[in-house]
Amino acid sequence: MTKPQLDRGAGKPSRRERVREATLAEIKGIARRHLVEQGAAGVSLRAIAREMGMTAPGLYRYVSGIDSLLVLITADMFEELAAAVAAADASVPSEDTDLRILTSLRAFRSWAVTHRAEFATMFGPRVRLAPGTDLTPALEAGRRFGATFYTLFDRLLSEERFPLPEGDRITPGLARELRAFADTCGFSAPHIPVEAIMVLSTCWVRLYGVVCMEVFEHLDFVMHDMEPLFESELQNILTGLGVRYQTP
Amino acid sequence: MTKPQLDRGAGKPSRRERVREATLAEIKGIARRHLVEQGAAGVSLRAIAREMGMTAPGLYRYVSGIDSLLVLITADMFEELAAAVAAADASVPSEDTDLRILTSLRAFRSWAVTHRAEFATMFGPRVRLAPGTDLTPALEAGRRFGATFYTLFDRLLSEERFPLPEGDRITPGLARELRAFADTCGFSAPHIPVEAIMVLSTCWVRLYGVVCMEVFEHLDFVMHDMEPLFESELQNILTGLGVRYQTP
DNA sequence: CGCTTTAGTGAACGCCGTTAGCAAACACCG
DNA sequence: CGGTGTTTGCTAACGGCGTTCACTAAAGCG
Repeated sequence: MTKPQLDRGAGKPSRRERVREATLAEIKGIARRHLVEQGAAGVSLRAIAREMGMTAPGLYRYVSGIDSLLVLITADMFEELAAAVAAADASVPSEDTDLRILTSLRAFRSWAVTHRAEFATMFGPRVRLAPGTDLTPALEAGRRFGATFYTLFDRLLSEERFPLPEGDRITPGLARELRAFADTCGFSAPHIPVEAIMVLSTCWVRLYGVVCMEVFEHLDFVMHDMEPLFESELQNILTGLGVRYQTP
Repeated sequence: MTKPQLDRGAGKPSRRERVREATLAEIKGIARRHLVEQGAAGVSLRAIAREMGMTAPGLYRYVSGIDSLLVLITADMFEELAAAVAAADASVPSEDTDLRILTSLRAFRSWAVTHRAEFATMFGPRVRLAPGTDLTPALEAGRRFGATFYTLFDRLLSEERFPLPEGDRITPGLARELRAFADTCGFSAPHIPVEAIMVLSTCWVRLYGVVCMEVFEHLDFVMHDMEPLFESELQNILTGLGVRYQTP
């Protein structure tokens, strides 16, 4: 009687679509757990299928291959990271721009060090994927993640917290690249000068550097706790942006 | 008559040792080429053996497994990178500290972008190696590579080019980590204050950040030529060190 | 009910790392 | 020279992997 009619296109998902979605979610969930427990090399379709009580070829109904599965979960992880940062941002009074920035950046590092395998997949070299793999879903999600920071930075900018560097330090080539960067990221409102994009890029590169160094464990045989170095670098970065730093 | 006697221990390598060494070099050479041509995932004992006209188990006489082979070539690559930087350094007048630093850092980036697969293996997350793999050879070589920069920095330090940051910005925790860092790296001559080590770390992190970002191609869908950004960051870093920057 | 679309299976192919047992080549010694 | 122990490389085999193909069974739908 109340069985679903064919209300495709705009209506609710059919039963089939729901169970299909659930199965896909299960696949991604197990893949994600394997990623965490055994690293990227430990994610395999056969192992996932085995754990689900299926056979590997069955997974091809849901995913077009191991590479595309990895891209899918990478996209999920970007969403998750963005949500974690946004949650931290929302946990402090919205007027306190300084604290919001500080909290967001700390949340970024914090997520990274508690999700090392994920971070390596998202921000490390693409070592597992065959060249030519379609990265669209991950790139899309990455772009959305970036937007989290653009809005914070935009606010900082409109509050005129820091002096922009002199334009003559920006070579024409750099200016062109920065423009391209801003355009593609949807961060090129007309009021944003190229000098500001330059500052943003520099900050991002520095943040990326500390966090990568920590997560990839390239100093861990020599420095056992990287948090102090991160905090110090964070202080440097924020001070340059005219943002008030306070110890955690 | 002139056949080699048993002058083991201190004398020249025996014939056996020489051919053995040559075979190992061939193995590493092919592995390296596969790494460059197909990425880390494309390095396999079977493929190497096939190309050498051998079978895979035969390689186990030379290498204790794929992981240890990867560690070996990683060590080689560190040596090579160190040599490339040293060569660039030696190509400019030794009195001109400013130019030596500038040249060395550019050489680092230059090697990285022309050896992307190698750089990813050396400086990226250890995604291919089973946890627990013995990394000693690579770590050793990495340490020697680091020394290249310490000496340059040490010179800069003794010339008192830049003011050290105030000590009160260095928390006790950070100071402890920095000391550990310097000790393990053999960069802890008594005249080096902890503030200097801090500056060195910061610079290294920033350099690492730009280069990783470029090599891992995390902005390449948005910024097609990263050199201007690198040069800009380089200028920032060097200016902070009191080193004269000049465009390439 | 019958037809179509979908989900999942089993077998197969060709890769991979790694182990064990065995035969040839080699280096050395008397 | 012959004998002996070591080094080298092979074959065979095990288990794991991604992926394709042909096929069955179920679900959805009119």
